[in-house]
Amino acid sequence: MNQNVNQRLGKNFFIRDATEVAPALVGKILARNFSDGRIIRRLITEVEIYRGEEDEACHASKGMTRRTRVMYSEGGRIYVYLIYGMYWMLNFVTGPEGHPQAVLIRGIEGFDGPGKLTRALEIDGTFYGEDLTRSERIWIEENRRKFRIGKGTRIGIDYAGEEWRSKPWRYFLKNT
DNA sequence: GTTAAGATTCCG
DNA sequence: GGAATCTTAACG
Repeated sequence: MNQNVNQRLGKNFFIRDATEVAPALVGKILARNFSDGRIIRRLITEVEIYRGEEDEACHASKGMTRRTRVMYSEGGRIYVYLIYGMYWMLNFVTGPEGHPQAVLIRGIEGFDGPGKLTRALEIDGTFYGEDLTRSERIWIEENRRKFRIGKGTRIGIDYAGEEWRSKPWRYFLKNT
């Protein structure tokens, strides 16, 4: 059966471990419904995993704080934070409740860079904790098309130890 | 209360 | 290479 409407991804997609969710997110569609009614849909092109209190690159390595609290919730919520006083970073919480993990959205079609895409999508602190599976202003849609996906090390985390710096926890769309 | 540093981007 | 710009976390 052909259907023109893409299916919104639900809780079952996000409550899996970040190592499963991250590669699965690449090639999916990020939908944003602006306050004026415009809706834009863009392919997710690049993501990174931040997983557990052991991960020295993950904000949760400092334990549960006001900022990291949402990462401890059940997968499907949004974790956003401000970096360098000017860029909002968009993350999707994954995994079961009680285990802090999230996937950083580093790029979408047309906007390469985590700070650039949030500016384009008008994502800010008000999205902290938003439920991706229920929100009316942001959600993820299934994509029947399949893609070649590459992987590599995470960007901008030189402060973390070798074990964590070298994890192949960045995934991206390969040019076809 | 003070301070150093940051999952970035842009400019010179 | 360095600034912009401000929140967070660490220390006191």
